[in-house]
Amino acid sequence: MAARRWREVADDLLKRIGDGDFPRDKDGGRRKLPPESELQSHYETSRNTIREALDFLANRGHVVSEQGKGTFIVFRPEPVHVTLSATELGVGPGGGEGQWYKRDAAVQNREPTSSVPRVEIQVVSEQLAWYLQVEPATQVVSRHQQIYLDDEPWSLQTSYYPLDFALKGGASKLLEAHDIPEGAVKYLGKTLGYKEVGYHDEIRARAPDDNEKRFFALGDSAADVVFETTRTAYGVEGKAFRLTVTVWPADRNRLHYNVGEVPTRVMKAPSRRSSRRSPNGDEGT
Amino acid sequence: MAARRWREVADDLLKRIGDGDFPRDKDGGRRKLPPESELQSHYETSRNTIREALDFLANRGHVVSEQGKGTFIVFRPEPVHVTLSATELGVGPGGGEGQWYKRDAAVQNREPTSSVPRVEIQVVSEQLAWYLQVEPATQVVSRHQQIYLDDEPWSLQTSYYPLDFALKGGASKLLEAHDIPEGAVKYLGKTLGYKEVGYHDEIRARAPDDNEKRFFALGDSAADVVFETTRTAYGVEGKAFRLTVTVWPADRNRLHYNVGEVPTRVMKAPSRRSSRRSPNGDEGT
DNA sequence: TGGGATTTGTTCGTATGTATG
DNA sequence: ACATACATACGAACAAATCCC
Repeated sequence: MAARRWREVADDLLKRIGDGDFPRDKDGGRRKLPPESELQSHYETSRNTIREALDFLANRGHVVSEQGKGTFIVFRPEPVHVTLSATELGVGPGGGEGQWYKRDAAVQNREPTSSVPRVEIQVVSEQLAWYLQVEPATQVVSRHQQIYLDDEPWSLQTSYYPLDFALKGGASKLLEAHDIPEGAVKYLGKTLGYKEVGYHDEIRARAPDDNEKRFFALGDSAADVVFETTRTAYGVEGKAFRLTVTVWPADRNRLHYNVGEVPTRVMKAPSRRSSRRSPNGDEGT
Repeated sequence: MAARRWREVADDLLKRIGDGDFPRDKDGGRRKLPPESELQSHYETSRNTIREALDFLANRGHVVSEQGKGTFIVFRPEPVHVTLSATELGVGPGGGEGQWYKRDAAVQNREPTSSVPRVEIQVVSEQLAWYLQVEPATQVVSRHQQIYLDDEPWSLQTSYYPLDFALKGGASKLLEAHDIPEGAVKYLGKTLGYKEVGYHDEIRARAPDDNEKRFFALGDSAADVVFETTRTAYGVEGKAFRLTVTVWPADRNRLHYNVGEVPTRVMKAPSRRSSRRSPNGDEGT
């Protein structure tokens, strides 16, 4: 034995998935694999071997099994292209020219909506303190929102402001659990005289935590990855006045930055369909 | 039965990993878990249940099992912070000030080296053609390199140039399997008169393919993720003249962008140690 | 509404293969 | 050649969620 029979089964199933075998569950439902018992007889192997093949495909993000229901083929939507450098600051010809961007992130032909902010007072972590240029034990206002794109979960966003902005500075709206209609940056400019002259972004990619899994409907597969972007906004004299952490599922998002002069067609509609091919083929051993 | 015994075992093992139980294999080697047979008697369960717990930890990227050797705790190195906006173009106070940046990516206190380029003539994919502004069937020069940081595998990089640059334009060095000492962009400026006035970056995060797994020593776990950045360089009149695809493991890299005026201390040494805490805790159901 | 059938999840037992030292 | 240790494979039983009549 021991000739990796489970891998043969998995590879064959993957081929059949690609070929479009396996019909939809009900009308319009997800595509569904035959039950394990049927696969067992089809491949003439034990149920455990079938399950190893299915586990493998599940870890790769191709299928998902649900107790009592069956094993389903995972549908991955077309990615959304998000431009993170399209703010008013953007130098170059594209800066400030039209309505096709929002403040922090620009998408095309989609409608972002957001939940009511959940406002909390927190003590900053070490990392946030460093970015915000405050003492390690300082209190900050955190404003957390769930962002939807065309009513689908799209990102989780938390902004942090020094608590003094609201208490001593007069920017009391920061403590209210409402959207700030004119935008928080503009509001801080009005009340505190802050003017954003630059920002710094840090980008991570990692596996989602349990909250993120729930909100984005992600699983444990290697394809279930999130971006975590941390943006620090700076005013004159290098004063940090806002920090925003945003989490977005990597399978349905691509991030974009434009620096200097970039053709407007690229700025406005970055990237075509992603023709899947490995860019770095090192065939040699 | 069926009370998720394997999960209890996995959670306990994870706690013990965090507590620093489990000694090193040999002196200075990796930390090693006891063999499955020992865990089996320790937890008073079957070997299969132990294996399910270990499979779970392996999928999460905490351990790796090797046939004939044992099961080892995975060591994740401190991440490297890479600044992708620190080129000569970079406006703001940090632009062009010192030696702390290289052309496309800046890192601190580390020594990047690269392999001899592997040069190929290829027909562009649909996506590359769109970015490079060439016809779908055009031939391009691809120059592929493996980049090391302090002699550790760090990134895989492939640059594409229209073949005409080398054939009709006189930039024949593009076809030679040597490094271009002065840098490809400067070389194209000298020979073809190209001047980079801007660039566009697209960022993906995904599971590594087999080549990338081999080069970076990655596995199948959900923690084994790579960034794929696609940079298109533009000259005057929006002419694209280079496209570079770079792949880097996400567990040991953080990407950074600076836009506008950013304090130099942030530009030079972005981010402190990543105090692990979820930024978006939605404790509610 | 209920209850049986379906289907995946969990756990155990056992045997053998394969890589390492 | 032998012991150790993980990998693969088969068989079996029961649990838990869902489906369907």
